[in-house]
Amino acid sequence: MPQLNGGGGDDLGANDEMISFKDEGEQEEKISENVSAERDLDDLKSSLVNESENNSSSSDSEQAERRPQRRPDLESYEKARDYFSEALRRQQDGGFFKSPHYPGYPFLMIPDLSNPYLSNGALSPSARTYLQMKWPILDVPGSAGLKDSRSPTPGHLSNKVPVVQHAHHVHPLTPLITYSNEHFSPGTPPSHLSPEILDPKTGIPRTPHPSELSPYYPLSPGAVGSIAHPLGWLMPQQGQPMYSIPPGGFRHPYPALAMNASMSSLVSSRFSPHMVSPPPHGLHQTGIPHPAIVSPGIKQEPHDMSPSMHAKSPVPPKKEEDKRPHIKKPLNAFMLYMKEMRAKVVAECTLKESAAINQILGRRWHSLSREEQAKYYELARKERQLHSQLYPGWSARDNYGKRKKRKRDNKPDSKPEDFSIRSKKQCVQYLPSEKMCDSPASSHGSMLDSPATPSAALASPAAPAATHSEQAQPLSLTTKPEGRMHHHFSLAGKASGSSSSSSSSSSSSSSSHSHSHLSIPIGTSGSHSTPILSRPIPFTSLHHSMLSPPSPYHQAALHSHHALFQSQPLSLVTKHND
DNA sequence: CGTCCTTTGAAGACA
DNA sequence: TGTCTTCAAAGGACG
Repeated sequence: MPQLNGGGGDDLGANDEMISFKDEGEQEEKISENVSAERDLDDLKSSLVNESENNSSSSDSEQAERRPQRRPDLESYEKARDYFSEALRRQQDGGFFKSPHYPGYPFLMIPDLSNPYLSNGALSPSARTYLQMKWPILDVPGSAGLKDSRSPTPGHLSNKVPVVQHAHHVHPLTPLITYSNEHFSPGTPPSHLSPEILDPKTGIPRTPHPSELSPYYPLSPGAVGSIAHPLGWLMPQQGQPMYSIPPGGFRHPYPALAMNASMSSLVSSRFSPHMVSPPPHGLHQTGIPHPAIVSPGIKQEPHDMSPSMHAKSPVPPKKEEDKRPHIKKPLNAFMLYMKEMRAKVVAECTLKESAAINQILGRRWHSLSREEQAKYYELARKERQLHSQLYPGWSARDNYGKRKKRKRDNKPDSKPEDFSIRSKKQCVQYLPSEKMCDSPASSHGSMLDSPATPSAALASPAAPAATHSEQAQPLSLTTKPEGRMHHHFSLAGKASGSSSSSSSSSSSSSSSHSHSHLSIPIGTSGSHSTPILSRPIPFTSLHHSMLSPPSPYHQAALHSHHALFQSQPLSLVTKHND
């Protein structure tokens, strides 16, 4: 089922997964997001509970009940989200978006995806034009010139698309949408979002004719900058800052959910008030508010703001007069995912703490299929490109030091004993027993799989596999050595493991952790899966890989990760196996 | 009020 | 080149 809308149920097409994971079987369908989420939550909660006090076994039941709502705004978010989801579903059923060639980007087809950076209606004509030009790309993802080297044949992609095991109502790509229009800028035609391309002049949706568009495809620079905008096809009709949000603004992450004209009409009445928000602050040179820009006045980042830090970026997006706004880093794949899914998770559980939520999200991330992750990687890549185009001179370094130093001083000097030092609580705190769940990965997983994860560690939530062993190791509780342990698995290279997060690392270092990995040398399904398979893989992951070998596309996106895998020493295998 | 927590990933800084 | 650190989001918790 190539298309997202999936054939199976309107539930989002997670069917593919269903196929993949027999364990879950059809239940999966029913299970749907809630269940998976609950599962996660259960784990989390129970763990939390247990940890702090074993008081309740009731956690399960507790979570079962959906929290009514936490905050008004949140509520609205949720509603909006649901609403949109519903609309999307309907529309999908209706066949609004008939099968994009590349299943991976079903929603991307929707023009209205807002662009995180360029927002709103302020979109200049040229920008729109640009948008149009880019669309074709979506139509022919495979070939089009995506540098990703994704498979040329859409078909093949479509076949494999496995995807979604945990049913999310929201497509993973929605994060983009997120950026979108939280508010319409005044004067901007409600162009929203229709799958069709809007005529730049008329603003009327029209279906682009390939022939007319293709010529533009390679798009020469100039339209937006010197380089074709990578996200051109994502250009929002109305934008909204993804990064900077007006303090009082409507922050719903999903407001913009991909919608087409019909959808917009549906919701417009409902949300328009919210969507109309004060003009964005950080305007790009072009006058377009950029989400990544945080104007000093707004205070989006409580921490930074010191004038000195403000972007020394050689090429301040804004005029100097504006004081250099703080330009945020582009979001990475996981961040995009988080952004999208957070609300969902939050809505499904009573947990409020972001740390806990993030843990869940982290696990879910690992449980995503490669394709799904690939989408996010791709999105992130585009974001980076876009960001670089918008802020040519910007560098991550500009933001360094803006946030006070975070934890971690764990300098190397700290000995094992030290790690306990950490002022705060241990990692376990949040995810003590996270074991069961879905992703084996999360904790140490990150070390092993993480970067590579995309390919490997995607365990299905349901999958029985790897679970038991690793669980919470008692020690892990105490420790969480901030980190280090990299060495052991440094193979990951700079890969994710690096980050101080290391929580996982600690456990792994002990090696005790054991994922039940299968070190089966399979090669089965995939012609190429080998690299991945060559190393121990969580059962579920394995399953995954077998079903869906890395596609060229995926490889491109994640190729680096693969490399990592390949390089993985066998030692790992031995490690766990015992 | 500021920072921590927590996640992954990207990128800068450093050895 | 490899390792380590920061920051990105988010929002409750904590000092």
